[in-house]
Amino acid sequence: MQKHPNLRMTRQRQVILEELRKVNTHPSADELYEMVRKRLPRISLGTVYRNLEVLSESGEIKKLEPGCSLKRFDGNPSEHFHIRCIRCDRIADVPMASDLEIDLADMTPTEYEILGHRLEFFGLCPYCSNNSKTDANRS
Amino acid sequence: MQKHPNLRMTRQRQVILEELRKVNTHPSADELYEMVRKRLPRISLGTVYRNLEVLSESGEIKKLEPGCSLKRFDGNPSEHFHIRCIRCDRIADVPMASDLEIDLADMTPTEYEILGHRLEFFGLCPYCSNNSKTDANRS
DNA sequence: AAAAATTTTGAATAACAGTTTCAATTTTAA
DNA sequence: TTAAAATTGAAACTGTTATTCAAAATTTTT
Repeated sequence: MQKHPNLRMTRQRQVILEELRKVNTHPSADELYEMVRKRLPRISLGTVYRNLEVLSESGEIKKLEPGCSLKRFDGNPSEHFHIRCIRCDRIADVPMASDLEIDLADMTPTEYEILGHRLEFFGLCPYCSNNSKTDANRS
Repeated sequence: MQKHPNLRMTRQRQVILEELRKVNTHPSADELYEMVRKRLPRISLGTVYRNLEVLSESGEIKKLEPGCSLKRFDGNPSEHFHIRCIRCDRIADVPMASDLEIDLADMTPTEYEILGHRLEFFGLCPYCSNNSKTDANRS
């Protein structure tokens, strides 16, 4: 069942994975570091970065690279889209009709060998959307 | 004709814009800095960054924020897609049938207020595609 | 056109996310 | 149980981008 049998599961790696899977908030490495620290106070930020890299390479988790802002991580590696709030950078899953896969790649005349695409939605999260109605002047 | 009438066009800003419009290689700030330096040897990198920001905010140019790697800039601000080489990070325009706009945003049930989407293709540029056939072992 | 107010510049420095190094420790294999 | 390999914590380091500030340039007001 394990895709990458040579992936050692150290305590640190295990806790990072567990904590990430607990939430659906797509935390950044730093946020995850704070979460993990409650269980492993002596863990270092470098270890978190390293393991997030390893875990996403092995397909256990997904590394999100949203336009502009810092990387975030998703414990759910199955194919789905995301939407990012342009105000607060929060990221949410977009529950999308599964048969709605885009098949644009076929019809794009380019010299490149197309391997895939990335589609990211952006907009306003409920919180920022509400606030923007009253909060006209933002910095 | 000018979208933002209070945008001053200083010599530096003008040259940055001209050099960017000369090419279709989507240079990074640093690459553009080198290009501009040939005409304005005393310009500073900070000025380049500042002006790329100003120009993209005013809509004169487009700031590309490809997954992961560093920002790049496009002198053509009109709507079109890009493809990025996963090997060398080169970015090219994707000439796409204009009527092929995706209208996924309608059908995504989310609490977010969707304002737009970003679609980026990735693959191998012709150069890297050729090389990968012989060059099996890469670092 | 001169003076005052505003913006932009160059140069240097800071901020920041992310990576790398390395000796010490832990885990796996022999 | 010993040897080999991978991982860790701590710290230093990278590279990109942002910021600071006095000086210079530009615009506006007189």
